[in-house]
Parts: sequence; structure tokens; C-alpha cells
Amino acid sequence: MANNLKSKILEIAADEVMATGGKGLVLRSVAQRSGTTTQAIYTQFGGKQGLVEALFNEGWSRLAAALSALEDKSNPLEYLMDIGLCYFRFAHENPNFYQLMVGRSVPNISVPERQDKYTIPWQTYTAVALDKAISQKLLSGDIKEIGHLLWATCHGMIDLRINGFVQHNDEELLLKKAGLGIFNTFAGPSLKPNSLPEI
Amino acid sequence: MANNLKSKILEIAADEVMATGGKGLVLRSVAQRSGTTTQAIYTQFGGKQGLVEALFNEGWSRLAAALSALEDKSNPLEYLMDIGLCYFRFAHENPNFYQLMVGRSVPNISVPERQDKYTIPWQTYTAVALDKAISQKLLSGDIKEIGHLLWATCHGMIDLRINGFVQHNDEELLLKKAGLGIFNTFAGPSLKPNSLPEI
DNA sequence: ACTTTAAATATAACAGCGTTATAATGTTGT
DNA sequence: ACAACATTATAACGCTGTTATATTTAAAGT
Repeated sequence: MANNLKSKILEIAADEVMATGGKGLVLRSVAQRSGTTTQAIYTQFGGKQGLVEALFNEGWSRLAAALSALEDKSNPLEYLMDIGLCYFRFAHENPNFYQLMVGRSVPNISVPERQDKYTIPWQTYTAVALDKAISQKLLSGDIKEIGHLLWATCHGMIDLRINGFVQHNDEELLLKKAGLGIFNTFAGPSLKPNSLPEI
Repeated sequence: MANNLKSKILEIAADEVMATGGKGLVLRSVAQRSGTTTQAIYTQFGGKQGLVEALFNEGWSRLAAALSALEDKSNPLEYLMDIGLCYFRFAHENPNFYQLMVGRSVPNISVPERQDKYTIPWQTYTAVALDKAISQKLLSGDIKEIGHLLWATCHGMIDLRINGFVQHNDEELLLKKAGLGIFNTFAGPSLKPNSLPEI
């Protein structure tokens, strides 16, 4: 273990976020539970901002770990659907952490201008699957563009739910329908009805 | 004017939000700029929570005002596309206010469990257009379901941008493509290629 | 090994904020 | 004109991130 105290602080901070949300992240509490004082957070992370950025990274890493557990289906469209559902479920099961990951919920912390560095693992999973789908001519278009729309759809559905804007129940089914719609919008010459995932 | 001081406080608070974001909403500052003290905010709004809820309402009302300026195209799908773009542009031009409206960015303020009451005007515009599209058999499906997906797509694209997750430039075009995809997913028996909006 | 120097941590105080208690000022009803 | 009440001003409280200072611990040099 490179730095025991630093990882312990991070672990407890993540625990606080999961339990009480970003607004429950109080340095005094984290320090006390870590058996130290707030000064340690300043030497280890540079302050609350640095601690939260470490939590950004931690959250997106956990998502990447969930994605790595997926079986890489031979049909890249099925795999893409699984990736989207995995993202959706991760956010659904860790709403407090997800809100922190997308920059919400921690008072007076400004997220970096570009958060790409944290999301590279997530974006890579999508990009690899899209690349495969495009090379098989199941889809056609720009990977960044399609990937962004898939991401935005997943995020929009989750974020509306987390923030109390929900009309109905069957959101996973709706997300799947949305996924099929995107596949059709960017259909490639080899896309047949039976190459689409069953929903 | 029913209550001059109350509306003045609300106006200045909205101004602060637009200028500096939700975290710039400081009661002492709002009170001072309103020529009064923080106590007035407590009698008029019950505290910061109440003031923010009034700002929720104000924000969604402003969006409704923007929507009301749209021409009600005879083709409900074109009208729906305009509604979505109007939503997108409103959020894009008022990012600080939009973040407040969806419950983000005001430290230590908990949004109500269900925010539907604030969003009824917005949801009604969509629902009316969808109802028209369904009765003309251009679309088929559940209004709530389709409306929710349209909303989630708009919100997801905006929210990713506002929070620094952006890959490319042509987001309006991508949003239009997404709209067409949703229309196709929920196509009704009368939907022909020429009934879709030009993009 | 011992001293010197730097780093990490503990302690305490500071500043900003929402909130609350208390005092002063209007406002209304009769 | 006076009493009852609501509204506002003033001041203080509690919590939080941060910073200043002191103390301990670790590192480095000879």
C-alpha cells in the first residue's frame, strides 16, 4: 500500500457519499472517522476540492469495473445495449455516487471544465463496441456522435429519475426502445431486423 | 402588485442565479440588494428553501413563456421538434437557471420529492403535441412514455454539455437526429417519410 | 549515530453562511 | 387612539471549509 492514510480517507469519504449524498461530505466527519484531523485531508488531497476530484475518479473507476464484468457478446449491438443497461443500473443502484460523478450534489465544489479524463474508461467501452459495429456495417456514422447520443440518453433518463421527474415505471424497457431507435437512426447497410437485440 | 417586496426579492435572486449560478445565491446579498435584511426572506419565503422553490417555479414559467412564443405548426411532428429545440436552446442560453430548475447547484437545498408541479406547463406543451400526432396516427404509443423519452434526450444532451462532458459541436443536429429516431421508434400507421421534419 | 532540516499532523482560530432569538417598527381592527 | 399582531432590523449562534501556528514525526546530511 503506497499511502495508507490517503486511501483510508478516500474510502471513508466514498462511504459518506453513498450514505448521505454529496452534501453529507463534511471534512471534520471524514477526518474523525479516519482517526485524524482535517489537516491530513489538506496534505493528502489539497482540500475538499481535491478530495472530491479523487472521488470523481473513484466513481468512474467503479463504473468501469462493473462494465468489465460484462460478457463481450459477439453481436456488438447486443453488447452496446448491455453497456447502456449496465450504466443505467449502476447509476440507479448508486444514485448518490452517480450524482457526484456527474458534478452534482457537492456544495461549493466546482467540477473541472473538462471531465473527460475521468470518463475515459467508460467512453472507451462504448467506443470499442461502436467501432466493431461500424466495421461490421451494422451501424454507420461517427463514433463520437453516436456514443454521445447513447450517453446522453442514458444520463437523461437517470438524471430525470434521480431528481424526481418521473412519470412511469418501465424505464429499462423505455431505454431499450431508445437504444433500438438510435441503432436504426444510424443504421448501416448490413443492419437486418434480426441483428437488433431482443427486448 | 400584490407584494412588491416579495417580487423584488425573487427578481434579484433570479438575477443572482443567472449571474453566478446556484452557489452564488447568498441570502445576505439578496437581502442587501433588495434594500432589506435576511429576515424579510424568512417572512416572505420561509427561508432559503422556500426562495429556491419559488425560483424553480420562476424558471419553469420562463421556459413556458418561451414555448408559448412558438408557432403551432400544422404538422405536430415539426411542432414537437420545435418544442424540443426551444427547450434545448433555453437551457443553453440560461445554463445557471436551468441547473437550478433541475435541482442542481444550490448547496444544501433539497429538491421536493416530486417536482411535477413545476414542470406541468412544459409537460403540457409536449403532451398536447403528442396527442395530436397520435390522433393523426403519425405516432403510436403512450404519451407519457414518448414524452418522457423526448425530455430525457433533451435533458441528457444539455446536462452533459453543462457539466463539461462534450465531444463535438453539432449538438442541435444530433438532437434533431435523435428526435427523428424517436419518431420512427414510435411510428404510427400514417407516418410517411415526408411527414418527418426536415433537418 | 547525531544533528539539522523538512514534512506531516494536531490544535486553535477565522470567515462565510443559513438560521434563530430578541428588539424595534409598522399595520390593522375596533 | 389604543391594543393586538405581523413585519423588519439587529445581533448572536452553530456549522463548515480554510488558514495560522505549534508540535510531532520523518528524512537527509555529515
